Amino acid sequence: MAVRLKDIARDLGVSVVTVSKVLRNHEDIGQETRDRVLKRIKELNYQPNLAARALVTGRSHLMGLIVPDLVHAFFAEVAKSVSQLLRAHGYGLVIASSEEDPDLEKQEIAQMLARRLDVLLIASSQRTGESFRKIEEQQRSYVLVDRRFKGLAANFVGTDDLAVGRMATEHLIENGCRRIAYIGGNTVSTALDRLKGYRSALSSANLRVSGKYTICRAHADDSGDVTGYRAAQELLALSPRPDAIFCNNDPIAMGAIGAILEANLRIPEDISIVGAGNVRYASALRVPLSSIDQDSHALGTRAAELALSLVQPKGDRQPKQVLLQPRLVARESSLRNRSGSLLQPMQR
Amino acid sequence: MAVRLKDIARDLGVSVVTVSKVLRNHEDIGQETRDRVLKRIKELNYQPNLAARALVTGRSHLMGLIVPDLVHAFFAEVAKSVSQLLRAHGYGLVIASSEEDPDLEKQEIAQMLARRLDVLLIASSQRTGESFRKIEEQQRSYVLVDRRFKGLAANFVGTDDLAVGRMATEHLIENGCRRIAYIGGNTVSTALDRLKGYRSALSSANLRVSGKYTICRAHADDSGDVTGYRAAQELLALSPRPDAIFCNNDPIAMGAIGAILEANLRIPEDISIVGAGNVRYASALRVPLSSIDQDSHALGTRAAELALSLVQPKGDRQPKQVLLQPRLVARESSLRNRSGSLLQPMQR
DNA sequence: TTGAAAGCGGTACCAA
DNA sequence: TTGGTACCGCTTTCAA
Repeated sequence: MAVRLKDIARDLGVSVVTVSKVLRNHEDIGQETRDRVLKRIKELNYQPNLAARALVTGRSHLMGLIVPDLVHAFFAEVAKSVSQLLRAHGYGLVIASSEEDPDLEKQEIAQMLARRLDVLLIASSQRTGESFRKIEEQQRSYVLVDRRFKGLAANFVGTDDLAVGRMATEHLIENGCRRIAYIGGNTVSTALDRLKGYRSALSSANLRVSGKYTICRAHADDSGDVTGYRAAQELLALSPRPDAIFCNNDPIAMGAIGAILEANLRIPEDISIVGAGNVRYASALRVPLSSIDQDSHALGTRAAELALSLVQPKGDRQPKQVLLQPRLVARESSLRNRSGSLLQPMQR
Repeated sequence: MAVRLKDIARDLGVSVVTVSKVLRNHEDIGQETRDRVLKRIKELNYQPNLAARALVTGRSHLMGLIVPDLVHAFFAEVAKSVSQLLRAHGYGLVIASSEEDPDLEKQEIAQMLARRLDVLLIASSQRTGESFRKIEEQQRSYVLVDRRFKGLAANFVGTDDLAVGRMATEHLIENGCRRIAYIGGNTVSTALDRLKGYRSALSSANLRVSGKYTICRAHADDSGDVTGYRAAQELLALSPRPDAIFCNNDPIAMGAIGAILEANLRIPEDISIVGAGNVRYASALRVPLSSIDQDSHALGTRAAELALSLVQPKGDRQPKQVLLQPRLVARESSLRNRSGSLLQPMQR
């Protein structure tokens, strides 16, 4: 059926070893033999069976990526850039979505380990880093992406989330907001750190940090728009009403915007909004959304680079942490007292 | 390092064959032996090496999915539901994004074939079905998703795109539009069929089909928002100006909306818009977007089911076509003479 | 420079 | 009910 090394060897009257060596550019093959083999490989459109190669070499040339939600544009962007860089280095990528469910994520990790994927890249929804110690016990390598765990010294590529929270909050303060609320999660490191940054910015500006204004929801990423919608409704019922909301991510911000407009309030005049992630369509939303950009492309690229370094035998085994700096992209949802409604219309 | 069948067999004083059979629930193993083996498997947390199994059985239990753009929410949704169903059946999914580039797509197909993925699911960006005949020559199975090819009788799961075009156009006509333009592509079947549906609806309503109002761009999906933005600008310069635009997909519609608002025109009063795909955030856009829903979830599920049927030995080899019916979701961007601005605020 | 033999970790077949 | 043997397609080692 499919062409094998054996077939080529037989055709040419050489051994399979010779063909195998030509295939992998070994030095010790004569030019003439090499040419004959290459010619035949072309003719038959031979493609090595990577499963067989994986079995003997112990490396599948396949990596795994688990994200909480593939439809969330931020993770889709990360997945895309990881995939691109890996492919450029001859690696394929198995992608799975955990739906923000820790148990499902564990199952997927187990599957990927069984498949002998060379490295796992995981934006984890677990509460603790326990599962990852198990991976380590099996001597398998992995990279945490975007989210990490306290006390787990693992390879990690993510954003400086303290800075994210601080940056968003400071921006809102600079634009005249004083009663700034937060909507986010309370389980994953990104949400916790952003919350911390938010609080620290408030304190620095001598603004009161009020528990009433802090809404933490477990599923802050999955269907974030619904979460944001409901949470914003709660905030609107408060007195005094907040005059700004920092949302843990853009889907939450979208939901919040929906709730606010539905209550016939204006954005940003009555309530300003800042999200995070700066998804592709943030500028096209009902109210163009200010967001803290996390450079999803760089995040994916750096994560893939780190993963590739782990399969290099020379590399040292010290876990490496990469922290990217976020960047504010201000749009209409947070810019008070400015000109028109079409600031930066096509900016991403 | 990792536990192997051999290790368990040695520990228990049985043969590897016995252990292997227990693992796969063969009938012909004594209850006592079976229990001992299962116990040991648990103890050692044994996980079969799927690469080895793949080599001997010839099935990798891995499928491949190639989409034009993973960040396009429509394809992300399809990918998610494909992945979910396959995982439930013990299959992993390798995902690649072709960036709407036919050559890149060919490379990815070659890679996946070399990896011996059991079935390939492809939303193809090719101009012709040529590459797929090659896959067939290699006796490998594949499923076309969303897009198909004239004259290629292949397994296919997609939308009735003629109906998409007709439905969108008829809706615009019913809402009082008379000079309806189209922005889309001219290479893939979805765009061509929707264009055909658009024309047929115009003709049925005795409206003139004008070439001026038809803008076809090669990259109608990849960065569709930029495409839509530019194309809409061209349309706005025409005289008489169109009073509606049917956009081949939602990203294009988003770009078009940007251009229209920038020109200080109103939607839907001056120009109505309908997109297609009904992406998750369509209702949260600057102008809540009317869209033809393609039920991406069902699309992915049906495609995965079809793919699974191909690895069942019993199944007949007749290529099967599944055509899903689209559904109009009308929102503010096309509803003239109606009440407020907040119709169906959170609808998806 | 070339190739014979062994083996990666499983499964299939058939005999015991 | 159990297991010996061959083999999947490739790489590694080492001798010729």
